[in-house]
Amino acid sequence: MARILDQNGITTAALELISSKGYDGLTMAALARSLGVAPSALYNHVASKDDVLLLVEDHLAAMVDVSAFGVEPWDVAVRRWAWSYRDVFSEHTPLIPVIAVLPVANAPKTLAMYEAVTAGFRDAGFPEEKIISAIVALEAFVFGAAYDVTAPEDIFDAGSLADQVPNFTAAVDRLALEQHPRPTDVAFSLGLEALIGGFGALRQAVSD
Amino acid sequence: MARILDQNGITTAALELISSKGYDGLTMAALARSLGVAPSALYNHVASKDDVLLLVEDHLAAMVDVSAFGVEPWDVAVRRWAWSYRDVFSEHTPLIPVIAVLPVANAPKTLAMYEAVTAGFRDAGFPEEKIISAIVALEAFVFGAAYDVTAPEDIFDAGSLADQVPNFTAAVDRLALEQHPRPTDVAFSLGLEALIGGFGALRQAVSD
DNA sequence: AATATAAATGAATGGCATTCATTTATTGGT
DNA sequence: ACCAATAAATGAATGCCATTCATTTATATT
Repeated sequence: MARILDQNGITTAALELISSKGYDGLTMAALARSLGVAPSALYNHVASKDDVLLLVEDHLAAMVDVSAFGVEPWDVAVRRWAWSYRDVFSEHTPLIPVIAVLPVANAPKTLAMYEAVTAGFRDAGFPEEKIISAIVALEAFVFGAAYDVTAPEDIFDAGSLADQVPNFTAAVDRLALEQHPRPTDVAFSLGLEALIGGFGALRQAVSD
Repeated sequence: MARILDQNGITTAALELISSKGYDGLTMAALARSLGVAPSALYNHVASKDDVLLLVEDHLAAMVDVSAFGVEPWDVAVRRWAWSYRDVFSEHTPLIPVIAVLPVANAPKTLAMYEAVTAGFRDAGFPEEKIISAIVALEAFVFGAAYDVTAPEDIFDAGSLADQVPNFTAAVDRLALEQHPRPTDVAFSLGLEALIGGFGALRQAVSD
């Protein structure tokens, strides 16, 4: 039959479908329909639906901003990377369970991201035996924070139970008084700056 | 008909099913079978499968250790809470997407956990307007780290792409040399201590 | 005892990812 | 230019899933 499909086209179609219908709308049938093809045809190019999610994930990894590593100071680079990483995946939280278990060998662009970040840490005088651990910790925070972005605004409204949790309710009300544009951004900034501060102290002096 | 079911029994049966067959084995049909009941009978007591997951989540929240708050020093209490929180949910990562979007009003035990933590922060001299943000940040880290626990050991093996990512490969090899029992624990400790250090500096002096 | 209510049943529905035998188009070799 | 081999697409079928609903049955209330 005619060569209609390839992994690139599948990835693009999946991203379009996700952005128009969300992850609930991403079914193998819908994906096939958007490509003008029978669902079973997809299986000549991907092994499973998880495989499609992996393609999408790797595409997104290439959109994460690592450009500051090796250019800007270490803390600035980490900050830019982490915010960008969170922003990209906060629109794609259903991928997070997939990424977390995904061997990097199957995701070349994701691997390229790790390479850039690792090099940035090393060149900034970060002790080599701690680099991966630091990246894993930052990534854990980023993934958790990506979920937080999707939480409803009133997630902390205790409702009828409010009087049973006075300290919590008071703290929630106190935060609301601050009237920040996005509480989720305040929490992310608070945590990220603590991590950058703590990890920054591990670096050796470097001449640059 | 005979009063066989209630939410407590459903929760217990769900937990048993999860521990024996995993989350893939937790289907409404399997749950009903383990209770000696037709699947449709469940819907007299829960609105949906997500409702079952919510019951499970709230049960687990009660297992998280908050006992150190108000007893031990703040940093010790946070450390105990965070490790325990991660350990409990690392066995239940499929719940994380549910929790992240879950209004606390529907989960009384989860709310009780937040109350204990909030009181602990307040009594330790933590500025009230930052308490919720700090908890949210710690929770994000905990959830992300819970996923990391489930990752395969060789997740960072770049395979045939290794020579294209030399810095990354070197850092991965360097970490492996350390021969820690669990790399995931090293990363969690590194991140958690940075967060505790950073947040601890926000506290006001308190007489106790 | 009669009635109302709550709970369990079993059959049916629609959606889902995936498989497979079959057909069709392209490619590479002679 | 033909033929064989291969890659790709088809459509029907499978099995699993959560959920719904009319019906039946047991308990609770008056």
